[in-house]
Order: sequence, then structure tokens, then C-alpha cells
Amino acid sequence: MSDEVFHPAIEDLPLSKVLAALADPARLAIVRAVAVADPDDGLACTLLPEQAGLRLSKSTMSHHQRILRECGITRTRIVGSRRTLRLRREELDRRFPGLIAATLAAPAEPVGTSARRPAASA
Amino acid sequence: MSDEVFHPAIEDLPLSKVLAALADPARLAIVRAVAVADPDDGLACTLLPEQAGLRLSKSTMSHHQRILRECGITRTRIVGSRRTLRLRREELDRRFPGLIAATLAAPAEPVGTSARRPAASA
DNA sequence: AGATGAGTTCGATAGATATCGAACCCTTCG
DNA sequence: CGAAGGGTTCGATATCTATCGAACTCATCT
Repeated sequence: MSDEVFHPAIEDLPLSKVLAALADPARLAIVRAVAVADPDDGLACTLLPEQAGLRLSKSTMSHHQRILRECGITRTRIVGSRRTLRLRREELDRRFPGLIAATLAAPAEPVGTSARRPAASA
Repeated sequence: MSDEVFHPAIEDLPLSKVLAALADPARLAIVRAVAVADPDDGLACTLLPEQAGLRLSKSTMSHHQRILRECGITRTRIVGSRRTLRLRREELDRRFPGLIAATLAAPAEPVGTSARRPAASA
């Protein structure tokens, strides 16, 4: 279990934190993409823009991945120079039974809905 | 169904909005309190501070109630000079199966955890 | 009518947070 | 070694939002 990056213990996670992490269309898209990936292999971050249908800068993607990780939703594994994401399914199901299932079962929404778009400046 | 206040149609609600509405400890407390109230009578707003264990100003309470209402989670009914809240259970279950159940089943967290406390100024 | 009680609305404030580009760190590959 | 690929971190920016008190509205009660 030697983590190279920080992962919180599931028991420490308040529901509101987890909901807040999920309450962003971009992160929902990421979670959906990770959820359909092979649970053992995980999903390579490189594939996220494509798999999740996101057109965000590298730094913003990194930001979202960090939120998901620090809120206990995903686990990041480092493989050489790249990283893969996987859902912490069992753990989440243990602490918040039904929450992930309900989230994934809900109708998907187009990314961009209700997001904080930064005013597409000149 | 003549509403005196605005209530969105369930079909219009993106998941992220609903999650955002739930992602606040104070609002979670409100939802829990409303959920245990009689579904027909609803919960009188006056009782919220007591039932939900919240010490917030009137205006802040009003704000949270508005968010919950506008995000389709509660329905506000006006009775004379006071109002009651009820969960839009069936509707929510229809659009987001399992979500409310999972939310209510999750371990309750102390209000004040991870909330935006405004610096308790001098 | 006047006072009281229940809530909303407004304006201000402090603190998140979503987004980006630039600079930076590793690992891999030529 | 040097370049390229994959990600993180930093700083800036704009927006959002949780909170409060004060002023207001409407219904009820005396």
C-alpha cells in the first residue's frame, strides 16, 4: 500500500466532502470514465480528455484529479512517467452504501452545464 | 399544484446541481430533519433550528432553504404566515434512483465540518 | 390599529474554487 | 546527454457562495 501520493482513509471522509467532489460536471465525467475502465488496470490519465470528453488544460485536469483523490473517490497509481486512476469502489460502498451506484446510474449531463466558466476572456 | 414559490421540474435538474445542494453540512442536516418528518405534514421551518441542530441566522436559513427548493430537493408550502418543507421523494427517486436513500443512509456528520465559516470576526 | 412573529430580500464581506498559462520535475526515448 | 512526453505546482483571475444584520412584507393576535 505504499502510496506515492496522499490518499485519505475512507473513515475520515465526511459525506459533504464527497458530495462536493462529485458536484462538478467535469469531475462527474471523470468518475464515469474511470468507472467503466478495467478496475485492475485503471484508466490512464492521458486518456481522460478523450474518454471523459473534456477539453480542459493540463493544470485544470490535474486539479480535478487531485480533488477526486483527496476526497477519497479515486486512487492514483504511478507507473513510470504516467499515472492511472481507479475508483475506490469497495471502500466507498462500505462507507456510503449506494452512493456511487446512484451517481453512476443518474442521467449523464453535458459537460459545461452549471460549471464555473471563467468568462472566456478576450 | 399552484405554487406560491418557484419549484423546478425534476427533469430539468442536472445531477451536479443536486449534489451541490447536498454538499453542505447545514443543508444535509436540513434534509435529514425533513426526511424524518411526516411526509404529509412536512416540517415547519420554525422547527428547523431545533430539529436540524442549526444555529444560523434567519437569513442564512432562508438562503439554504431556497437552494434546496431551487435544486428540486424540497417543496415549500405556505400556510398562513409560515411555511413547511417536505422532501420531493418520489420525484427524486424517479430521476436519481437511490441517491436520496444513499444520502440519508450515510453517517451523519457534525454541522460545522468542512463548512464555509465566515471567520467568526471580531 | 398596532404589535408580534415568520420569512424574504438586500448589501456587504470573507473565503472557496474553477480555470488558465508558465515554470518546473521526472521518466523515457533518440 | 538532450529532447520530448506526462504531470504537478504556482500565481493570477473571475466567479460563486456561506454568512450576517438590517430593512422589508405579510399574516396573525391583542
